[in-house]
Amino acid sequence: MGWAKVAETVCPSARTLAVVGDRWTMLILRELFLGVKRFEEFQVQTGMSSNLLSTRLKRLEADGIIARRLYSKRPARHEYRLTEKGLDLYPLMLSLKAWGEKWGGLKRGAAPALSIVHKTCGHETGFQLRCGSCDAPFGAKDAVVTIGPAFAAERQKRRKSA
Amino acid sequence: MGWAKVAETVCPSARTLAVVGDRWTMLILRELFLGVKRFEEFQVQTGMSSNLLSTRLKRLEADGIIARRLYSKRPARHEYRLTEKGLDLYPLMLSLKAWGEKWGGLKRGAAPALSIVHKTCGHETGFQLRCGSCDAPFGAKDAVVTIGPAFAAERQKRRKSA
DNA sequence: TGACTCCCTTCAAATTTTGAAGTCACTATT
DNA sequence: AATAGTGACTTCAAAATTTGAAGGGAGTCA
Repeated sequence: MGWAKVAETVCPSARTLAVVGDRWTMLILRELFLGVKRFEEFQVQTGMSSNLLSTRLKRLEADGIIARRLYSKRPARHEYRLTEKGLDLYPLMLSLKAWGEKWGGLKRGAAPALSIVHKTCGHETGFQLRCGSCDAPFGAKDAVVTIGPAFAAERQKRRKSA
Repeated sequence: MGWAKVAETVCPSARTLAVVGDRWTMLILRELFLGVKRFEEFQVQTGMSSNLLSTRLKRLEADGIIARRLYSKRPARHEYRLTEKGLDLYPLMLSLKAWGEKWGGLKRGAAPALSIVHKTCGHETGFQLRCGSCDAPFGAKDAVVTIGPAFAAERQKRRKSA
């Protein structure tokens, strides 16, 4: 069975992907971060079919990323909002945005589709990746990745049983 | 046609998703960032079928995210490596990792699957999101999103034609 | 010569997605 | 009181994609 298997890894990135790594789910998340809360609006803005939206929302809820909240009793109407777990996907969303702005082939100099203003300082903010230790901005080339023992064992096993 | 349509938006996040937002592609990217360069190894470590891997690699190459390089002339053998455009997906990968570590349901206190050491300072580094303007760390709740005119128009149109 | 490796391709079967249509429980309008 | 409308779905067949197994070709190694 496709993705259940992938979720069993110790690799945290793969585990994240197993939960939110599908395009529709990510588009729903974008909408959530834009403040959309209702079924109809998700459907219109993502262009996905309603049955898929329905199952995706259920999955997100089951995974604790969104919560349904009754906003009207009669008729019963729900809205969907991000939980804390969901809100923590913010850096992921910002990095999608940042890459898309740089490499997505949009017209240079066009007004940005989205602007993000930092409440505290009042300025438009971008996204900066900093070393948690020395504070310097860094990129892929400035770091070395090491695979830990558990993950290494898992990889070795895959290699053997192939 | 599914995703071609999504790629036409002015939303940079959706454009990113249209290029790399599928689970297999993301898993391939993980492998690339781990230093894997060969077809076989991608296949073994991701568990995907070879025909899919083949088409995904072609797509990534066509999109300029990876480049093939001949590493042996006879027999002709290629390796795949990230281009600059591909390397720029690093923050995205790190945010997948960070979220997975926090919310992926891995055992607390277990040795991390991956460790990332900053070459310059020699310390293990995490991931910090900082305001590009005032330098303070921030999260979803510390910022306000505003939809720009082009994107707003696009959204309005979708609402109408639904 | 025969076994093996790497990098794929082909193809049918299984699964998922799309797209359209329908449902249900109400509210608002005429 | 009948008609239309809204929000949130569900159902279902047709289309597209993915899986899984098998095969192939170009060369190396024993």
